[in-house]
Amino acid sequence: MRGTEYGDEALKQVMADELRQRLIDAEKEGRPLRVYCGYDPRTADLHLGHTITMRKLRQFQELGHEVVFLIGNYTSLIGDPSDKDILRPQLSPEQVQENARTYAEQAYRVLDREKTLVKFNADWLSKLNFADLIELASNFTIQQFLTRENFKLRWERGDAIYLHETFYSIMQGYDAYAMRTDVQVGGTDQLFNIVTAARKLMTFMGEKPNIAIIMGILPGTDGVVRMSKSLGNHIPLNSTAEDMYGKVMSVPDVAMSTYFRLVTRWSTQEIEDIEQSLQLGKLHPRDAKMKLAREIVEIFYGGEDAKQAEQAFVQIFQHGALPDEMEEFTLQAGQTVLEVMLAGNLVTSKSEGRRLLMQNGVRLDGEVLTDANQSFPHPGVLQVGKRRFLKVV
RNA sequence: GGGCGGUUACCCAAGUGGCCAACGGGGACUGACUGUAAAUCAGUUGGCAAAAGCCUUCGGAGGUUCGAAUCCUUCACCGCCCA
Repeated sequence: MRGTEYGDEALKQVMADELRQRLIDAEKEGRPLRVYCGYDPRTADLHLGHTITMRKLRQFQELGHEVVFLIGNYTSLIGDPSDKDILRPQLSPEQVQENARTYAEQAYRVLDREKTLVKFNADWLSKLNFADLIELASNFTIQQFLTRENFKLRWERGDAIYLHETFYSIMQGYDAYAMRTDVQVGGTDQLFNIVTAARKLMTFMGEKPNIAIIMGILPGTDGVVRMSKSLGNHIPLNSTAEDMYGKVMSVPDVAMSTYFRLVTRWSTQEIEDIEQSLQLGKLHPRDAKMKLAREIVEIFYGGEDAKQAEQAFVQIFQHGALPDEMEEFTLQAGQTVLEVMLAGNLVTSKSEGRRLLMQNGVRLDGEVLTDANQSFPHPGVLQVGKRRFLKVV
């Protein structure tokens, strides 16, 4: 139950108890638990926040249970209203297929490819007819939806709540029923969908309700708001080991322990040890974070790359040295400083370049440059800000 | 179907004929301080230009005016209320 977040101790207890009982029952029946989490194929590039549920699925895999990676290609016709307040445009089937493919590919950095069952919920949802929907929907009241925080807020603000958005929960519940799952994993934003919708619907359909494993939300690099690409505080998976390492290091200390719990492979005991050392002052917060960064990078890039990323980080940021690898730029005769910055993609416009020069944000071999129009002094390493480098030859 | 209101830069949001490239906040970026942490302080945040200045931008299109984000027409999208 590590890293779970029910917002209600009683609920957590009930779920823990149910899970224990279900394990016993499954054991008797000689079968593994069927565990699933659904993913929206709308996004193609994943970030660290997306991997929390995968990490949990992976734990189940390692304990020998059956894991279903569900692609919500049918539910994505609606778009989960759980954390959005605007409708999203519909995707073509081709886009969905492509996204699903890249999604799963990235997910296999956490999940065991061999032991993962990939399913698409259009397989069963597209076969339901109106009569089915009426029957399913009759289990729910408008009031239930209106007490959900996100709908409630929109209601109070006078924003639109579309009727079909309520179908999302019903569809998700039907997924759980269609697959006869024992356990469903999701973020806290899925609490309603999993606990209220799915469990109720499964019971109605004569199945045992699935057990909800509700995971906490990972804050982004700002340490406060949930990680999201559109907020610009995400740590993408498809990046480089160095970039990932650096981004983890830039996460504020206060968010560290959440990261420990949600996105590392460490045991609860290991985490407690680290936190205790931190508290006693035996471990410098920076070193704890370096350990964290290394662990996270290792998960996605392997031990060797993680080690190198760490070394690069120490070199560049702790010793102020230069990165081993830099883009190279061949100086043309007569180019000014500003022209080189633009041509070398260090800035997106001349105005931006001028501003940086004015702010003392540009260095050549450690020496601050301020004159935009001077011809480029000499080959060397051009640095803009803290992390943009260009080797000018 | 009827009445009313909205659409502004990355986001929120002010601006209701010239002083508007557009207040303020958030975010982002740069510098100082650091542990590429937080907090704090200072600055920047459409493009071109050394600068004066010029150009493009306020949902789309057209118009009125010396001059429009601001007025008019029309189209699109959205919200509220009544039915």
